[in-house]
Amino acid sequence: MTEKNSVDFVRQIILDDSESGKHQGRVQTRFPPEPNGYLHIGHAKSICLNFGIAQEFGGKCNLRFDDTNPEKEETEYVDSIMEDVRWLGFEWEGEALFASNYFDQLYQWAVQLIKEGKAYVCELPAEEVSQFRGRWNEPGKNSPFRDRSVDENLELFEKMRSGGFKDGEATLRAKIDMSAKNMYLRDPTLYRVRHAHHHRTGDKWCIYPTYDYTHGQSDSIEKVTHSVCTLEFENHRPLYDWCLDAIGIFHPQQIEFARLNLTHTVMSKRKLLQLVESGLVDSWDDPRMPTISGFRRKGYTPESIRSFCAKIGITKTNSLTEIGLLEQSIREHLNTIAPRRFGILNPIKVVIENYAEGESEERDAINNPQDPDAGTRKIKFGREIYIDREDFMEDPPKKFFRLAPGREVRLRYAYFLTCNEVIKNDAGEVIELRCTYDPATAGGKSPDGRKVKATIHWLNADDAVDAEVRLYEHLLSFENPGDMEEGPDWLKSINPNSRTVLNNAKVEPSLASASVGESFQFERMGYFAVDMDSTAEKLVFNRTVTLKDDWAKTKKMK
RNA sequence: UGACCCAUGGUGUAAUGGUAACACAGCGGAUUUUGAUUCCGUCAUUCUAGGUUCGAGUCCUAGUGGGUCAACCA
Repeated sequence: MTEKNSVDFVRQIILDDSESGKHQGRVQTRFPPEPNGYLHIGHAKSICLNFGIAQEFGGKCNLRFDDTNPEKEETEYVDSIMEDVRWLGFEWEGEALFASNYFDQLYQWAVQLIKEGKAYVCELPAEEVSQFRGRWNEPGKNSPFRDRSVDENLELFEKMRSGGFKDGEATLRAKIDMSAKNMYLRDPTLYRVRHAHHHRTGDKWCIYPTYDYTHGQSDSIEKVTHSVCTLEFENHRPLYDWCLDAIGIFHPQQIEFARLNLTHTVMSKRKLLQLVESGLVDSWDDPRMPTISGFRRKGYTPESIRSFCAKIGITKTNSLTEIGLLEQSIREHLNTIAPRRFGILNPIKVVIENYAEGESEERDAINNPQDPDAGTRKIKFGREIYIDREDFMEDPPKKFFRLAPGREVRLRYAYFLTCNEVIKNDAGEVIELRCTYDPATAGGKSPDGRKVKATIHWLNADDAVDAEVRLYEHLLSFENPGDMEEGPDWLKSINPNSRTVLNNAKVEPSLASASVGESFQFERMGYFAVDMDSTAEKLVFNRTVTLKDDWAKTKKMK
């Protein structure tokens, strides 16, 4: 690996600030999720950035839940988010923080703004607020409540706080400029009335601050130096700055970067929620989901996700990253650490006619060619074995090198095998192959220098263990998620083959004791991880990712 | 229709006014008891037009294309 001496633009800003002595060289960031859903791979990008910066600059990074909307937020999400951040390999300093911790302070600052004539209570209904806001090319109109006296505002704000208004009857608004080019500066809402139970503060409040009024002040309270967020908040920055300056407190710098988009993947939390609620996926951690917990369950490692995040970089350019880059990242990691095993996804029985009935032997197999320390294991070999249906063709095309009638292949670590006869059922399906082996080729070596074009994996029939194997494909049929239909019909874009369950798979006996989450390479088939549905009676594997497969490519071209 | 932001191979990024590079993908080959891994080779890039400069991917202006914004969501 070559040392990369360039840094992304966010780190460049921080580097410049450090060198110029801004904040006395102190660096502090935060990761601010709203607890209204599970974290996804896009959040991983932000987590790696924020926590990564803190590590690199000897600063700290807070985990702060942006929990200002009680109707959507739940403790379940808080718990899953903390678990996912830790699983990714990051730890925040001290307790996890909540914007709701600052509700009292935020309220006091709101009172201060009222006293200074910078905020007022508006009783316009939401619809009219919107109309009064104007359009992009035409200025808005002042609210009729804009010029209330400080005392009246104070009184009404207290009435909001104490439950004197119903939901939607009043808001506290900043008094800025109804003709500002930036819509967020046209007297934005600071507080709204919501008689709702909050997951942390319970029923203490019936007014809740908005994101724009909360985020910057929370950053300020925590003494965050660099508040990194995604591009869609770019237009909010003038308001972020206005609030801090109007109140007159420590002023962090907001910096925006482009969020992650992946091919064949939906990333919006709203859509992911719909997938869960519609039952199109089983849960937030369904291995088809682009959530951190989904990838974890599918067999991704934290290292692979961090390495992916390092590769995609940080910019302000809207981009669409190929999901293949993520898949390659997990292959790279698993290749170095995953023990090799034999697994047969779709078995065909093979009877080796010249192998003595009732006899068996053990063959040595290498556990991981990338890691000599991983050693070897024994695999039982006998007269009846299974091979994968994909490794046999009765009428093979030109470039198919595997087993076919009259053809010889190598059984990996065992013997050369020749197919003599194909047995079919009434439906014409191949159900068994009658073969012979060459005893002189023990270990798969031919003393006469004879070559075979393919080596296939196999499993001894009488002690192979049954398993369920779940194969996954892209969740979304569309490559570009932007191309799919708007509205509820977008659910039709879900790939109907996103999951295939194989009930008849066979694996090595040693796998019976594998524990949930363990990863293996089933040789020639891909990487597989033990699913949490696995029991002593029934092993369940998720395919994490296929191996790169040139044969699959040429097959497709044909 | 206004404001703000963005624009480098197919994709993602680097080049900090001085030889346009890296990764992934693709293609070809070598090695291989995994059609994997590894290795080698190869294809292909500065949106357009002006300007500043000895010199522009980089700075300026305009255009074009894309994104965001008219929630009491974040």
